[in-house]
Amino acid sequence: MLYGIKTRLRRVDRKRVDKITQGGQKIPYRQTKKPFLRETHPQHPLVMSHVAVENAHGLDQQIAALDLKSDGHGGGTGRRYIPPHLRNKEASKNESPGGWDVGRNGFVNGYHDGRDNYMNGSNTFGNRGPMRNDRGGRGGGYRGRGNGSYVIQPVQNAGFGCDKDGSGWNAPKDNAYNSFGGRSDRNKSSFYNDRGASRGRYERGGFCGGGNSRWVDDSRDDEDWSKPLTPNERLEHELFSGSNTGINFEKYDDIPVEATGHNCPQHIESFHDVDMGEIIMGNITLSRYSRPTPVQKYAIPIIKSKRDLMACAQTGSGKTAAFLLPVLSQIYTDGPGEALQAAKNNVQENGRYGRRKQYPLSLVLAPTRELALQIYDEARKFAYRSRVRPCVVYGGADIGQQIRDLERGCHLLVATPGRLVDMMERGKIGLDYCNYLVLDEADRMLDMGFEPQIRRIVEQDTMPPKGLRQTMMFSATFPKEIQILARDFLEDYIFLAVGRVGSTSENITQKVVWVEESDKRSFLLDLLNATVIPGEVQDSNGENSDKPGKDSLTLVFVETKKGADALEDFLYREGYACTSIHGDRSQRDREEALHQFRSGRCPILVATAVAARGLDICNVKHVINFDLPSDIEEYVHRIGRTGRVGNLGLATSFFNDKNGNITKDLLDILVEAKQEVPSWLESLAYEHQHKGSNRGRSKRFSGGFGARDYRQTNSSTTSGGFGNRGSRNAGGHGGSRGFGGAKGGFGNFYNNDGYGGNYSQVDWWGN
DNA sequence: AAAAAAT
Repeated sequence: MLYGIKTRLRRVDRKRVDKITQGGQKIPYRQTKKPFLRETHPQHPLVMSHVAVENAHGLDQQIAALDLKSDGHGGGTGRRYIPPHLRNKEASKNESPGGWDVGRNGFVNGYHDGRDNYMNGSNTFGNRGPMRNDRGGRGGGYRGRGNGSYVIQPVQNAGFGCDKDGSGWNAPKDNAYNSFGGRSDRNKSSFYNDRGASRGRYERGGFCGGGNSRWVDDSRDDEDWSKPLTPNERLEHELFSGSNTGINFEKYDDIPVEATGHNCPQHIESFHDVDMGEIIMGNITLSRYSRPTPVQKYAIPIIKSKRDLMACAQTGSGKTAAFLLPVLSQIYTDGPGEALQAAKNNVQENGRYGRRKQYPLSLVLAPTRELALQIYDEARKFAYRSRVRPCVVYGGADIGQQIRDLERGCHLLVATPGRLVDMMERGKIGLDYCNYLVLDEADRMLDMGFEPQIRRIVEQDTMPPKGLRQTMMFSATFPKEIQILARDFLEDYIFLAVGRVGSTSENITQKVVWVEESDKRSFLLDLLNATVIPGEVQDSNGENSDKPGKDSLTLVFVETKKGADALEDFLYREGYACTSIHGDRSQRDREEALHQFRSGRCPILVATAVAARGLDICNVKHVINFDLPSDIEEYVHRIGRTGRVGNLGLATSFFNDKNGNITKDLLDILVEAKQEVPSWLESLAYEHQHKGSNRGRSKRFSGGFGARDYRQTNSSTTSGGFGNRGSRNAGGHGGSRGFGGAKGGFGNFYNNDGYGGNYSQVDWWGN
């Protein structure tokens, strides 16, 4: 009852916010009554002039000091880092799930037999063992052919919706893009109208492959997928007119990257250094990507040369394009291969309206729905003018609509694990021909308990085994669980460590302030108002702005969903244009909120952990930890929402009694990133560290300590350069601050706890 | 203790 009223109230509020902001009218900001911030925290960057700009050179210095001993190439001859999992290759081989490579066929076929109800008896492509020994290549044509139980015939217009123009790929120029063939032209007009509108994505629920050529039934198998299709101006505008971040990548040329593994391909310096084909190059140009980011320089040639990849890099480093570009390029080069036949066969067996199952050539798994959407949006860009049709499936949205979208054709699928499993069990997706598998934010997916679903998708279904498919894993950290997953999913892979870009490096100014719970709201208002100190925030015209706008977004993190609602209400009542995102809001509301925030209509977003990782929102100038998280990894990810590639950012965290559990880790982070450390924090950390003897008597932290007490078994410091590895977090995940001090650029990858204790005696760099 | 994700 109460809840209902509250919800309704919030909905009304939001409407009013929309009204206020959409009219472009001035937002009534609360005036500060007392100069709380200025008086209590004269050192806060918002109070001092020239926000964070002094820091601009710090990063360069840090990078310059890295001394990677790199000869410029991944396989450098200098001191080489050998990741633990690569040192014990024999062991890992023995432990991999029993004889995949030999046992696979029988297993798969057996599996098929048992599931004919939704495999539709089409168990004829089951015998896939030897057929992809040059995985990613054309694989010697259509191996299912001649294999028995189906006969290939040209199938005309068999349910692919090309009623008017059966020829499909060769549709007349003016028809090639503005519809998916004749029928959709007639029936889907409202669909397209929605897409064109600024809020279209929320109404369409994120579907539709962006007008890429549809999966048309075509009797000729030798269509050349590498040739671009006819341009479509409207679609082009829709895809590419969006926010170009104007990121200055040049500044990041020196971000350290370390590649290890057998025969590591040389990295590139320009997109032109590797042949990705006409379509990709055209779309790179349209996307206004001038130069590859560090992770792209290394990942693109590695993926292009068909190697498996384990990359430790954060979102915001250009990671998404780093795998999308080479994967799509490879698909364009190789064409659909057997999958085309499989789909045709499927159609044939199920009749004209039975396009039940799609066989994507490539699968990207992501932890959150928003991230999946974000990757999908990128994929649409790079699939422009190609025959590849990207799709996205995730929970919280109408599954029927997603199924219908899949049935229009799906070559590249972006998915959250739960919904994908659902789709597979409904027989809508077959991974039999999925030659490219990408796990994005793998650490996060494991944190969220997706491992069973992931293994279900990768190991217990019909996906080609490792070695045949190409697998790429991306993760911000490299804890034990990820190492095991890499061992199980990857074959002879290249390990890529990309220096931190936007997390704890010096382009983010981190401030920790002591704020009691009761003062938090008041303090927050002061912070928000401080953002509009004349001369500090400029709008896009270079003029001083009197309100945060789209160039100056503020992201406020709270710990609970309830807290997010409450704080949003409060801010609204104080006259701020704000919105919120958390897991209890509907998917539609979440996307809407994100859009309002991104566009600057609501320049303040109150969020829970759902928004902490992966989301790439440019122009987040300020991250405020209204509630600090209890896990330091979470902290790192949160503040990483600001200071995205090439930009400077500010992170302010409210600290009080309740945050005792993060004291030491927070201190380490601040020191590592060469941030100013409040003296009280140092004292607290010291106190915490020596708390072992008087555990339980420390009243001061009675609310915060306890569960994490095991952490403080570690007393190492960062002074050695490899600080904190090993002994900390015995048994837990997170807190993986390896590579502390001296190697500043490589934080955050390793959590050595309990994984082959022998490693701890070995220098991380193999010495 | 909380959050995320399939219904």
